[in-house]
Amino acid sequence: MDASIAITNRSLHDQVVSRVRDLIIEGTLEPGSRIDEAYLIEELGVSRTPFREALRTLAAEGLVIVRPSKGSIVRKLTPEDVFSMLEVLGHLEKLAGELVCERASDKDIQSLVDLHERMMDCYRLRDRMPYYKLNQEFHSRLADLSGNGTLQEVQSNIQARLKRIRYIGNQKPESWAGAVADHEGMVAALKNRDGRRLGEAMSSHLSKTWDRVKDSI
Amino acid sequence: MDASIAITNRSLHDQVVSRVRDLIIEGTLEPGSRIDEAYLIEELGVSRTPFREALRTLAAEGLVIVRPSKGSIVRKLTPEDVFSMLEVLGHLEKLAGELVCERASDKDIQSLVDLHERMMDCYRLRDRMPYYKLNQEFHSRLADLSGNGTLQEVQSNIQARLKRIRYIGNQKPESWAGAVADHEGMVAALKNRDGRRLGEAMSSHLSKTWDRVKDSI
DNA sequence: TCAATGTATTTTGTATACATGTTGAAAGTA
DNA sequence: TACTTTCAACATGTATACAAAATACATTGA
Repeated sequence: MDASIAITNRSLHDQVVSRVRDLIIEGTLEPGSRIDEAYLIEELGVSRTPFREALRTLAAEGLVIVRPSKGSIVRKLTPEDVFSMLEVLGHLEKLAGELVCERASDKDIQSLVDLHERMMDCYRLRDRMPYYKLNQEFHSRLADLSGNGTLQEVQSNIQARLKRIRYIGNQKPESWAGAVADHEGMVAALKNRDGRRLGEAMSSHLSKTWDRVKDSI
Repeated sequence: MDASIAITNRSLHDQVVSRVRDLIIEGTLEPGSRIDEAYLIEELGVSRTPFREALRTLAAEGLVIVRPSKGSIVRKLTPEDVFSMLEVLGHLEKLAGELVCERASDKDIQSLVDLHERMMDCYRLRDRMPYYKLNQEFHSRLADLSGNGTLQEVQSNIQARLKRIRYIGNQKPESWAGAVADHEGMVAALKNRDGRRLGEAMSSHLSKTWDRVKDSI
């Protein structure tokens, strides 16, 4: 009984980081464009110090590029960048799938299945945004439940970088249907704790994601 | 013909980042200890602004933990941290090995073999430090030659975090001999471009590294 | 003596001022 | 006209000043 009353005194740094990260992901700050420091600090109502520290954090996360004396820009992903991220993500989530089947509790696995059911509800209603969010959460939780902190951290970083592109790239109905089919396979393997099969399903899901996404970069 | 005479006008930020990173890796700044801002900026001869920005970068890299209003500390790795890093690294380098066998040029593969030969020279002379450095370079270059930029980036980050521990943990002669044997196997597979075998060799090398290292955490 | 509370000191967070570098437009030259 | 060169406006990098929070310390009362 502590978190409920706790006062959230997040530092300006943290607030700026997550705010700017969102601006990048939702596309308000366009890939490749310069980040207008003066404008944004005015807009956010903070001074340059926490803002610039936030930029350093975002640069280390790979969302922003700081060019010394020439200002910062929103990192623009090349097709090669995206392919390499999906390739790595595929292998990491494959590993995550195997580990979850070995290590996770029945309750945890059930929570993944529940998430999946909710995704399917959204799919039936063609409710894109909540589906998308649940999907992100599914993949994140799978990484969390692997019990491997580093895996979780790297997965979450790469997923954040890809967020925008994956959202854009899943607009065609047949792409969506394909992704849903992949997930059905994943959950079936998960229910049987079939690590090998889940791993393969994750891996192939990610490589199909490349096909679904590559034209919209 | 530019790099040779080019004046290294690296920003203070970059210089501070790499300087402090080295201090952490070589152990001058001890894991778990507080980072004395006032002392270090005095020592480095910079002001707080670039120093604090550098801390944010290092925090995002996972070497430092910034506790709001309570100062920063050098991240201390738990055995779980190290295990999870080696587990991920094992899978990533397995992938790197497979990709190198598919994608790298003969010349690039030869450069890896050459590195290996130089390592063996150092081993015969029991010259620990240069061996260690060549070893790091071998693994880094393998990741580079995979042609996957994300893989390379993540590998280098995890390798940096583990540097200190791996250096300490390889002091027993039998550990060293074991690592050398692993490398012999890796290079043999590499010469034949046997991706599967190289992948397995990388993977098992990393899991043996855990055995060699776990007692010194 | 010990705990509790208030106060001083130190450390950290944020804002602002100053220094340096970059960019681009105007003026000059071929 | 095309091409430099110069210079001013502006953006970025760094230092310092001020504010707020945390910690250490001392004082008081049981």
